[in-house]
Amino acid sequence: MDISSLYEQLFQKYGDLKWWPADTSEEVIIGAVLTQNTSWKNVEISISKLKENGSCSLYAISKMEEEKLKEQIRSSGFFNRKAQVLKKLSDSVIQNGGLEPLNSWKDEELDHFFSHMFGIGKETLDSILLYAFHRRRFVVDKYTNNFFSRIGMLKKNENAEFMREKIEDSFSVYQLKNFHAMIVNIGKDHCKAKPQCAGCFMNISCDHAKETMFP
DNA sequence: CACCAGGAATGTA
DNA sequence: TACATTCATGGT
Repeated sequence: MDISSLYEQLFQKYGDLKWWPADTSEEVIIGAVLTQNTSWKNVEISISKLKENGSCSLYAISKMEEEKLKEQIRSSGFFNRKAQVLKKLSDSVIQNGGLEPLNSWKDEELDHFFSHMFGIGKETLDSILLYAFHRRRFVVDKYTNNFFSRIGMLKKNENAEFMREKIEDSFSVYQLKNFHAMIVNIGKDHCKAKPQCAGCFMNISCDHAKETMFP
């Protein structure tokens, strides 16, 4: 059992989940900010309102009054902060000529650009680089840590960050996208009710996985 | 009624 | 470095 086998077992069950659920890269970025510590259901309400008003774009947000933006993203919670974050982010991107020019930037340049932005932390950065810019990024968030804890590869309060490099070297961009999508799916479907069930679900030995997945 | 959700900034020690 | 607090809505 190695990390590729793990992915294959998950893929056999879940298949292509087509993440991130968004029409455009700009929508990915907006959603990534809005979903910070917030259920995706609440984000969907906000995205719908933005779309209704034709304001689900970085350009529209940069031109919009902040109070108006707060109103539209209210359902996602933390709207004072998130409106400010989205305004600053949109302004910065628009100043660089929009999202298009950024596609030719190097990974490190995108990383530097977004990670120094107010309100963009590690998890949000991972999602933006992987799902909006299609870069080789493994998303390490709470679901990721919960998942690897449950299959016995992480001790309590230990972070999955240490396996980032190996995973990013082992998978394609598409696989990294779907890997995280499947991890989130498992988290939503099983983990809360039955903490031990991820290993059972994948039909693997948790102890065996711990010893052999990342030698 | 309490608790949590696809976090991050800020303050304290 | 390691925690605690704050931000805020909507679902269960």
